[in-house]
Amino acid sequence: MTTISAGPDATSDSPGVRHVKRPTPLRESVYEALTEMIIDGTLERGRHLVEVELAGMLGVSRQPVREALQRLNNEGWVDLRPGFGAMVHVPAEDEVDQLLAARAALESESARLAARNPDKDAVAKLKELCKVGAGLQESGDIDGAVRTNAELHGLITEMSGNRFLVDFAGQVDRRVRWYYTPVAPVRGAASWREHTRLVKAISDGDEDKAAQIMREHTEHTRKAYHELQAGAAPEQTPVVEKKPTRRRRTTD
Amino acid sequence: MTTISAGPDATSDSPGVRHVKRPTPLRESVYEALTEMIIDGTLERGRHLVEVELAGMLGVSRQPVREALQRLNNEGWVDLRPGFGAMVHVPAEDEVDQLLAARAALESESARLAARNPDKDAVAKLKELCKVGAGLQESGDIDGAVRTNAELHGLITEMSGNRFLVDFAGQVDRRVRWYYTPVAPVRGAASWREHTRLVKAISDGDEDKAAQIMREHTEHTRKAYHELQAGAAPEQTPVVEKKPTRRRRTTD
DNA sequence: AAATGGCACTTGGTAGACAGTCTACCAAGT
DNA sequence: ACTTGGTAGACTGTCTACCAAGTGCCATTT
Repeated sequence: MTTISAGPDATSDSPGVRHVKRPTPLRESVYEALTEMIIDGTLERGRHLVEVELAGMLGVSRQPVREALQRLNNEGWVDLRPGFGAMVHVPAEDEVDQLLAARAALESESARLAARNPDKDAVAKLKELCKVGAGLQESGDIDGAVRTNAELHGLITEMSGNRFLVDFAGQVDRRVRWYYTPVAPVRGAASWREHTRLVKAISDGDEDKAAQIMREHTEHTRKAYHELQAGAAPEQTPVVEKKPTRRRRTTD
Repeated sequence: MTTISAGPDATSDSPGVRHVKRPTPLRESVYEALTEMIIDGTLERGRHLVEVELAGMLGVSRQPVREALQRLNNEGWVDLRPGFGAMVHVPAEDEVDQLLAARAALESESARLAARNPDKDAVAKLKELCKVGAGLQESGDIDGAVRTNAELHGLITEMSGNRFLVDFAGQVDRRVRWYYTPVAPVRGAASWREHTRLVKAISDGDEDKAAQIMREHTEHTRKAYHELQAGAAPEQTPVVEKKPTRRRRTTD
């Protein structure tokens, strides 16, 4: 949930203890709501986010919104300009590359560690996810396939048993998901074949192979993104053009 | 500075433009102050941090303190318990391992990318840092050596040209520095020899070698930490034992 | 057409208030 | 001796109101 800390819900205390749901702080809900709105495009890239506006929109006061915005800023979803406000982040062209490079490092290491300790149940779940994902892909449910993809990658990082890899890879994955969804349709089928090979390597405990497949997998994703980009957007698409619709001064 | 975003101070605009220093937001200063106090031990592990107390201590109001605390929570320096407050994080025993495993992945990838594009000036700076660091180590200035070590690692990640690696590795490094400082004395000399070899590999543009040396380097650090730990604390050292010293019921 | 001045808007920070919750403690009951 | 119930204090989470300072835009002036 948080970035690094040992999330209180991630801790598996002695089996049998079930913490009752603690009332989620508003800032958390606001944070979730905003990321969701950014990912699904309700809040377009470059859009000017005004605290009171969001507060009204979500039915809370400025405070939780501020706190959520700062977290969003820290994680790169929005850019905070002092004295002006927050803008939904507009990705630079080289950003996806860097994101995927980081992901390659994080997740290939995760895959290696997962293969080093291939828990039976987890591997079964992986196989299940592969099957489901390929099915969704084939049936054209792109959104579902992307979500399943995220779930699979998430599970693999968790199998690494490394809290930090989980957190970092989680952040990166969510960002990738934001940029990547339009690419998924073309990339899909091959991607799921690779997943299947990857799961096999993990299940066999073949560290090097698992790490390498994951690395290549990410690399293929990167290539697919670029090909699509080159083909689809030869003309500059100006994403940012949301003039804040200033009110006239005189009339009202 | 922040976690992922393109830090506004990291941007090197067209040469010649010199942004006047903008008054740093208070929350930033508070954040810095608190991490410093945590690292140097002024705020002991497990200590309960009270907002108004810190606010008074730093001469600001609650709000900036809250914002700083939330960031500290996101980055794992403190644990925030809803309705109760923040406690300075108490590291689990396996945490250093996980931290160093993550660091191995992040920095060995960084070293690889740095070697792929070994900027002349940066390499010169690296060599300089190696010399300085070894000197400090020899002269017994541990604090300085640790700082120089951080600087060297930081520069290498920056040479990767990958904003995300820089951010993540930066976070991890700061955390490592927190746990690691007591280990530095014993580890020092060998560490700086490895640095020298690493810099040579980068300067030669030998990707694989650079990545591997960095990985082994981190692994050695991990081993050193464990040896020290095993030697210095054979008896369980309960860091958190603030049993509330239950008062006897009868006598007083 | 470009510089200038002014204005509206937004954030950053402060202060105070209040409900909900967490902890500790105490007392009575079993 | 152990559990239960109750009480009190402390602290957070959230809201409201407010002010100073900074930012960007517009209209006017040059």
